[in-house]
Amino acid sequence: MTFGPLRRNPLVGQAAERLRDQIAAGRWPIGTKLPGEVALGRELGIGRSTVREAIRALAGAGLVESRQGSGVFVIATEPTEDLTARLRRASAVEVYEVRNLIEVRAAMLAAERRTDEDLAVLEARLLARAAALGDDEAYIDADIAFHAAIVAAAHNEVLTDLFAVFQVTMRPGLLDLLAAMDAKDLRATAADPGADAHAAMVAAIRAGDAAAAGRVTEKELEVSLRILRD
Amino acid sequence: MTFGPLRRNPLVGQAAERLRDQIAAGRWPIGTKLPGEVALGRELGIGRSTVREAIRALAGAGLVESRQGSGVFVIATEPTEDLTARLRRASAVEVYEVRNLIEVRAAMLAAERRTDEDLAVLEARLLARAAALGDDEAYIDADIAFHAAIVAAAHNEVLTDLFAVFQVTMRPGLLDLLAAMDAKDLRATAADPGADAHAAMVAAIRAGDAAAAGRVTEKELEVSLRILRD
DNA sequence: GGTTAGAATTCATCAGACAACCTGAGATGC
DNA sequence: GCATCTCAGGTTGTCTGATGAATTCTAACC
Repeated sequence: MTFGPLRRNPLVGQAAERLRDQIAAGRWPIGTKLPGEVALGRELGIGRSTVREAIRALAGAGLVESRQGSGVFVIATEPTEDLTARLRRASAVEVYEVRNLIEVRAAMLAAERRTDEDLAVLEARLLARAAALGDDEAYIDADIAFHAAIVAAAHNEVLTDLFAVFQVTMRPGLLDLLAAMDAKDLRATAADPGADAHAAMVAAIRAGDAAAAGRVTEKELEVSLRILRD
Repeated sequence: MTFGPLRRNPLVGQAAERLRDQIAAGRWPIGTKLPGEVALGRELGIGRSTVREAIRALAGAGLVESRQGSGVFVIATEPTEDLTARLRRASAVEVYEVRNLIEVRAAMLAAERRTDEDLAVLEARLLARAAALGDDEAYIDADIAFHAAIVAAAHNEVLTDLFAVFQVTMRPGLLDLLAAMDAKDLRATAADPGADAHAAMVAAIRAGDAAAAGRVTEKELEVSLRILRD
């Protein structure tokens, strides 16, 4: 591996990327020390200040840590990938499948834990969902809000937050799914798809029947997952 | 809000933190431009190079973006919190509950999708788990590996990755849980807790019986969740 | 073998200089 | 009046050099 001088703008970004790639490729494992600023400057063909700035960028990304008098040490070999990025590089089927299994279990917990306030929110969102028919974006957002209310009724904040990440990431794909259903003539012109199933979900949660809530929710979600698979 | 000169070491870190706090507090909303380097230097009582390094750190963290000739612009008001950090600030019960519901559903999928190779891995890890008895850390790691194999047999990579984050985050807590079980004398001296249940999980997956796999897994996981709640 | 002091190494900060880029205002041409 | 061009001022990008602060290493001493 050789290093030519860096001569493209901006140099700091290029140097940071070069170093990041080297770290990710294992040249400097976690715990090891980068060459000193002066040596790196020689190696990369850039000034010491530029090296320092590049190292600051890596430090800001959590990859290295500077210790005055000692050196710059690698503390991570790659930036932690956040869940949103992970979901974005996954197949839609996989994402949808995980989202669904989360909601099925959440619906069961919701049946056990729902409050009167949860029920009021669910009913309101069921109505809002029906009212949004005809406007795809509004409909998707109303649907998202409805399902979020189901998961929120499980009263587990980790679950709620996790589900929210899935929902936000999936939103563009949901619009595509709606288009796919149109293309397959799976939506009657004026019918709210899954309206009965959604009402049944709310009814099971109201009744505190976890098994029914899980069953109804699973059945409803399987419909859209099947379309996605085709 | 006033700014005294910064005179503590290291200045770059302090300046970056000061700016980060200001951004998070809404002084510069997304899309807006920070004051110029020279102005910031005056404001913070530090040199321009130090300002630049602080800004590089913020850029590395994804909060700002530099445009030569224009200025430095805020592109995010707070670092995205990764899932690990989110789990770390949640209650153990909530985390455990979500982890469990993921695994229950994963076990059901595993029963439908397991390959011969999956089964071989499961058997091997079941044995390794039993063999690790007597060494708490080794036992926990063997247990983690066993459950990871269950989820892996569902053949959904998002699920596998998601579950892995939960496992890694929960590992310290699992050691505590083991200690709690000891304190409550819930572990017979030589018995492998849950050995029968774990074997039953593998058997249900081998048999391709999703309902049984889900039931057995849920029952087993409920045991430890209950201890956590007490 | 343990301790101490000094040298060497390395990062931290500042100042200054020049280059490259962007933006906005004013002038010019059609 | 509108479109285009030019220029000045502002801003970031990069480099050099100097000094200070912190850590590590080495040699001398007890």
